Amino acid sequence: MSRLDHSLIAGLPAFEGLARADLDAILSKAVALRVAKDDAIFDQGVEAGSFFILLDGRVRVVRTTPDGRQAIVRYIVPGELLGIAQALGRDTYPASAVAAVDCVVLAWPSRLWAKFAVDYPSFGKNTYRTVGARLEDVQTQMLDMATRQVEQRVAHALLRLVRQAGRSDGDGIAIDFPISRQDIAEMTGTTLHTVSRIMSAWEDKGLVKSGRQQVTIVESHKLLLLAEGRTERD
Amino acid sequence: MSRLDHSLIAGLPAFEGLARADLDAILSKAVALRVAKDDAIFDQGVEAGSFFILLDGRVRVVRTTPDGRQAIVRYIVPGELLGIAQALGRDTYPASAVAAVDCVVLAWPSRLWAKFAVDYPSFGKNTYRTVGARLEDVQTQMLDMATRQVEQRVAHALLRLVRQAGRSDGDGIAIDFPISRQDIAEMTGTTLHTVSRIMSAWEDKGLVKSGRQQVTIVESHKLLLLAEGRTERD
DNA sequence: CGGCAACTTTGCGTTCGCGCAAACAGATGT
DNA sequence: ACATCTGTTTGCGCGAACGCAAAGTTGCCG
Repeated sequence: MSRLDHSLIAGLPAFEGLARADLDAILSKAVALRVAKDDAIFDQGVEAGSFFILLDGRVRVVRTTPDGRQAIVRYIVPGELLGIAQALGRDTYPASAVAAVDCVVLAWPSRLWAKFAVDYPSFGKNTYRTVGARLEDVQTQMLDMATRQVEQRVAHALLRLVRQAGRSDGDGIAIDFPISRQDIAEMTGTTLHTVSRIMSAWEDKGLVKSGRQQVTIVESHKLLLLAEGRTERD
Repeated sequence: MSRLDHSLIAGLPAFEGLARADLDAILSKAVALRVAKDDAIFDQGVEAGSFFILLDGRVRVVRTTPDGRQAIVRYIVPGELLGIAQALGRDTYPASAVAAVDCVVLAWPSRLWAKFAVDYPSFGKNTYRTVGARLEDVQTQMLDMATRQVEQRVAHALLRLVRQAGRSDGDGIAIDFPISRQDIAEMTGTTLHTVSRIMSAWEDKGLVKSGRQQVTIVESHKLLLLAEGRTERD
C-alpha cells in the first residue's frame, strides 16, 4: 500500500493542533479513495461502515423520501468531514453522499471514530463543532424555507454556494462545480422549471450568467439585496 | 438555598449511568428556576450564560429572522437539555426558548458544560447524541418542507406533537399543552389562516377535535395516511 | 357581570409557483 | 458528422395557499 503523507491532512481544522506523529498514526489507518463524478460515497440508510474526509472535489449530501423525492442538504468542500454517523450517535447514514465532480477522499472504519475522539481530544472537539455548525446551518435553511419565497430562497442558495465554492472569473464569481437547475431546485424546495424561470429573469437583468450546469454571479450585491430585503420591483 | 435531591435528575438520559455522588456534585452547581408561561428562558443571539434541563412543563424553541418572521424549531419536553450552545461550539444562543406552560428548569453556568463533559464522559456522550438526533430531526423537517405540501406538513407536525406530548383523553389523544393555529403555522411554514382552514376540514371529517389553543387527534390512523401517502379524496 | 383581548373562522380576490408539454441547445459517443 | 441524451427554456392553464378583511368565539380580568 502506498504511503500517505501527513501533509495531506496537516492543515485541516479537524486535525488542528496534532503532532506530526499523531497525524501519521491517524493516516496509517486511512484508505485513500478516488470517487468518480456521480458515484455515491455512501447511501442513506445503510450501515455506516466508514467515515470520510474530502481531500479534493465537491460532494453533495442528499436526503431522499420513501417515495423518491429528494432534497440536497448541503455541499461538502475539501477539508470537511462527511459520513460521521458515529458523532451523531447513529449507526446508519442519515443521508447519501454523491461526488459532484471527481473526488478524492480518505476513509476510516467507523469504529475508529470513537478511538480518535478519545486519543486526540481536539479531533473530537472539532467534529462536534462541525456537527453543531451544521445543525445551526440546517435550522437557518429551515427558517428560510418557512418564511421566504422561492426567489429569495434561490438567491440565498446561490450566495451560499458562491461563498463556499466561488471562483473568481472574468464576469464575476462562478460556482466552481457543475450544478444544474434541478440541483438548485432540490436545495430550495422548488422545481427546476421555477428555478429556470427565475434565473432567466436574473440573466435578463444582468445579475447572473448561466449555462448548462454552470452559474456565475455577476452582481452579487444586487442578488444579496434581493435575497434579504425588499422585492425591489422595477 | 434549598437542597436539590438527586432523584430530580437520576432517571434522565443525559445523566444516565452516573453514581449518586456524581449526581449530587452536579446538582450542587445547579439552580432550579420556575419560568412562567410565555416567559423566555433565553433569547436568540445573546451570550450563552447558562445551559438548562427542563424538569417540568413544555418549552418551544423559536428562531426569528431579522425582519421579525419566525419559525418554531422544536418543542422540548421534560428531561431534555436546552440552551447547550457550548456543545455546538457557539457562545451565543442560536434560538430563543419560551415556556409554553409554567415550567421548572435547572440551570448551570455554561462554563461548567465542558467540565461536566470531561468529568462525566457519559454526560458528554449523551449530549452529543442529543445534538446528533436534533440535526437529523431538523433535516427531516427540511425534507418535508421541501417535498410535501401544506396539508401533509400540518398532519406531520400534529403527529409529531402527539408522539412527544400526547395525553390520552375521551375522544382520542390530546396535545397536552396549549397550542394555537399560529404556533402550528410557524412549525409548518404557513399561515394561521391556512392551518385554520385545514383543521376545520379535518374536524368536519372527524379526524380531529380542536378548540382554542387545544387539539385532539381522533383518528390518528387516517391522519397518518394523509401525512404520508395518497391524498385520498373522498 | 360586563367588557376586552386574544384566538379562530370564513369569504373573496389574487398571486405564486406547479404541472404538463413541446421545443431547443449543448455535450457525448460511435 | 450524425444520432442521442441530458439539461434548459418557455408557454399555458390550473390550483394551492396567501393576504386582507370582517365577523364570530372564548376566556380573562377588572
